[in-house]
Amino acid sequence: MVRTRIAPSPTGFFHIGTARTALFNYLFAKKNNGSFIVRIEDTDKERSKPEFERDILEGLTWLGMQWDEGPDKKGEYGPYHQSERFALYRRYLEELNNKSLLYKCYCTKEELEEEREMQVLSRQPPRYSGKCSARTAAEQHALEKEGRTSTLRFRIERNRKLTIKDHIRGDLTFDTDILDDFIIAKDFDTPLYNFAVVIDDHLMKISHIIRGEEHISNVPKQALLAEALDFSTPEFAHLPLILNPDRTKLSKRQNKVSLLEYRTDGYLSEALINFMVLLGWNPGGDREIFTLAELEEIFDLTRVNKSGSIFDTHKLDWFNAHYIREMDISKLTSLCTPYFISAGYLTEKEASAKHEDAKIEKIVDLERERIHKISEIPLHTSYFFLTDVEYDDHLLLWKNTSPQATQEGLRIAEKVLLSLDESDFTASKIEQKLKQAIVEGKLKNGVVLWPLRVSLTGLAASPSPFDVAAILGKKKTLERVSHALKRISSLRP
RNA sequence: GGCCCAUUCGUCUAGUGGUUAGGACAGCGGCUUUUCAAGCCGUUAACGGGAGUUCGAUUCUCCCAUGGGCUACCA
Repeated sequence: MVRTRIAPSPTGFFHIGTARTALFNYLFAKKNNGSFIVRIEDTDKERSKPEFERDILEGLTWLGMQWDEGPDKKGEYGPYHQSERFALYRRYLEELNNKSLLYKCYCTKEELEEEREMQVLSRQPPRYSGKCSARTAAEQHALEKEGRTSTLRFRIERNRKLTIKDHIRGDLTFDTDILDDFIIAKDFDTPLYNFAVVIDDHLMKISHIIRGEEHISNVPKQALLAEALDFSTPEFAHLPLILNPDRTKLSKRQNKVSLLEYRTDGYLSEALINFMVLLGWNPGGDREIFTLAELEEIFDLTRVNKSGSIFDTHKLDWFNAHYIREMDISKLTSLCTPYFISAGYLTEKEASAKHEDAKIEKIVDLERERIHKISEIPLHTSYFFLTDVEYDDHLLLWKNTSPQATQEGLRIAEKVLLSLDESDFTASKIEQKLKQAIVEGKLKNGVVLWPLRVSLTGLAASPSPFDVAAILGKKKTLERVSHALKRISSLRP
């Protein structure tokens, strides 16, 4: 039975890197008919915050990664907050203690820091000296009387070579001599990451630990701990890192790093999923577009590569634009509406009115192919539908066309538009009639169509005048045309 | 400093002991066109370096270089 987990610590917003790790865990579980578990690693009481946990869960939900067990979903192996599992950890801490694999260390942070500095200075590997490893009870008592507090260190077996299989990297080998007796708990009731994670992965029967490469150095520590407790070692797969453009680990200094920030920015979860899965993995062929459901069928760990990949938003934008064009129009419209509202082009009330809704849908459908993010929808591209237009009079002139010729062209457009019934005021009908008139008048398209388009949109770049006119409706279209006509006549030849 | 990891176009990547080293994004050019976008077509661009193995290495081995991760009473 495959069981994978994502084990974020709620000490910050849901990070893109965590999301990618979650995705690989999720896909691997789904592909193998296994379970995907969310465990909140909140042993650090100082830094863990409930709002971060909410952010993480919301991010996972937004991406569509439904978890089988987790903090809000009862499962056989709960609770799923480490903070609720302290009694469990205590039991194993005591077991280690009984086996004499644990000892109290009375060194202060300052002392340890000093020791480390000395070692680095003398080019030694920085390791704990083991000073407290053989304290007698009397010594301990004396130190405590001094007012010193202690931490719990795990006794490492020296001079051993460990080989751990990694699904992505092959065999990883470690020499226990480079390890020191690391601190696994502040006291019997306050476990630390490297200890708690081993207990939980065992108790929750996690079969595959898929996580970032930054954890490779934790592998020997955790393997030794598991061995000491007679746990079987799970399978490992260490994912390559996601990088900044300068090839350092993805950080908020250089990138937006909070997942949900991408949502507010106008990215679609489909695009993020598709983009992220291709960072360090590929299915082998030339195909690049995949839905989550498809990935659940084809994902495999053996095709994950070993080197880090840069988070390049150009490609993300391309995926996003692709999914914007593909998306169901009513779904897309509902995603776009809040942006119209916050840009001030719509009130909440208007947005929920039936006829407005139909209009917004048409606008969205027209503009979708020229935006990369849904947040761009009201910006510069479509305000002319919802507000009056403003433009420089000279913009009405196409290439070298004179004001007179432009005026004539626009009058033809006006005449055609006027002749159309309200019911015939559709994009295709308008196009057909206008082009017919252009041919009959032996004119160039641009002489008529350019000024028409500018009069309706006020922009040098916009959708076609046929589409715009149809959405604007006959009345408003003609208003704008006659307004433009007036402005042309004020132009000097 | 120590330990570990990585290295194919600018970016994401495919790939093989003999290939015109393939695709995608970005870039550039063109077609289409009233403009923008989309679409289509084309194009620039890569095997980090040095030894070795071999008839032949981008591919296998070693060394070097470069880059990165870790080196907490964080996770």
